[in-house]
Amino acid sequence: MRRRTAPTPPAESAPGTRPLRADAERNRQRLIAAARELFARRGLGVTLDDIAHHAGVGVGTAYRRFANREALVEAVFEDQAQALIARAEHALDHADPWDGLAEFFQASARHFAEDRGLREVLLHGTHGRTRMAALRERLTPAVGALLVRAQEDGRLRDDVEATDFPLIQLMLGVVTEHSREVAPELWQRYSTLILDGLRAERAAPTPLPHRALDLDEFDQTMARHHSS
Amino acid sequence: MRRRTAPTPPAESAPGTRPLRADAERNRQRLIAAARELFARRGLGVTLDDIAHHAGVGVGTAYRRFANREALVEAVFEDQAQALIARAEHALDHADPWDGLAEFFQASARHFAEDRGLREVLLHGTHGRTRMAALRERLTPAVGALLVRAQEDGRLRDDVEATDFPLIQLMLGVVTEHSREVAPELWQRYSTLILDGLRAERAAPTPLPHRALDLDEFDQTMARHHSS
DNA sequence: GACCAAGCGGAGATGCCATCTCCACTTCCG
DNA sequence: CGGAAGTGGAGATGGCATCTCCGCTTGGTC
Repeated sequence: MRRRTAPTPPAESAPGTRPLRADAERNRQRLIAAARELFARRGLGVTLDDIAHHAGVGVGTAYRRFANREALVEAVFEDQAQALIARAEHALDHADPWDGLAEFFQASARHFAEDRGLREVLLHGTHGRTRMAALRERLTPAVGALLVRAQEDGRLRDDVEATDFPLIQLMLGVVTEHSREVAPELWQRYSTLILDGLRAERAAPTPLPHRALDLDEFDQTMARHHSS
Repeated sequence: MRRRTAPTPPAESAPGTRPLRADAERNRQRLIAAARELFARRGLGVTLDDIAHHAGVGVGTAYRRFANREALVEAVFEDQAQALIARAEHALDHADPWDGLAEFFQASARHFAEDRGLREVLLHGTHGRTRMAALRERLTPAVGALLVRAQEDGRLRDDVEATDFPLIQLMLGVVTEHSREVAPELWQRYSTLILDGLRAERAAPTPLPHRALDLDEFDQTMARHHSS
């Protein structure tokens, strides 16, 4: 809905509600921007207090504007989710069915790697009974069509299905989660490996685009994190 | 160290400390058993209070016997980790290098799927500066040898390394984590897929041992969970 | 330029939950 | 049977996120 660069600050609210005062609307935008950044970096678990301070407004303002975290999540991710769906639909137009699938696969993985919040919204699904759920449900059939097309072309193994896709992305997400500081692009290594597993057949392995962690990096990776 | 079925209840403690009174030792065993069960089912995050009640003893007893969760974790998992290491070392003796690797790969995945605590101890590594870290460090070279052997035999792709193994297991772990109640063996599907990615070459795909989730199951899977 | 509704900030109330202590009581064992 | 060892569990402690409240500021309107 909202275009990132929309030149129209006001309007947009539900009919019947009067528009926000200019300064309030400005703060609202700041909150969304701050939330976008913190969600991307630290996941949906960040506190509204954090977001408020990062936006340079008081906590009260945050709670006045967004009843709960849900509302803020929707305001932040509606765009990004739509974009991903669009991307899946465009991939169907790719000349080569396998390449269309593979590119979308990698592009999704990149989105999810770069935005922890997006990953949590679409793949962890906790934040459930919202508009986000509806978006997730639009993604699955688009992916399904991509898979079928590549299977009919004979290059994707026959036994994968639409629900496999998000679960595989979920698996890649955990690599990103752990290796974030040490090798933020490590996911590429495993996504290529998995794509090789998805091919109907192949002679040589596809070269992996990222080297393996060495033992030090591995230790650092394993030593991080507890929760999420 | 401790044999599960050891007929000798006492002894074993550090030299210089007198052995525990019989009832105390009994409670200690109960605590370890309860911890083993709860760690396996709900992960290392369970509270000592929970464990104590589950063991049928008071919380005070738990804290008197184990200074912190670490100590309890070690008492519970030393065995299991040793067993996994032994398994890796035995896999080197398998007649077929690839089969030795693949069997160990699947066996590990199964261990990790069936015991969330083990998974967290060996793959999440948070619980860091303990004897567990040392065990993790014994596992890596054993796995490395398995990989090299399969590569020399020409059936494992050349570009995988020892550190890839635990990261892949970590990825499988997240599937188990999410699908636990819906399809606890779903990891088999993805572990087979990944093994197909690890092969140096192949004609047809290996049949996947577990069907994909249907849309309902998928929704349930995604709807669970938040933390840990 | 003055008025007041709208908005602001942020200290602190509230609630939650895990860790760990303490001591009056019970049990073991020599 | 006596004293040392062990027990249990209520509650103290501390951390942490959510959300409220109200005295103060600001925007915009006449």
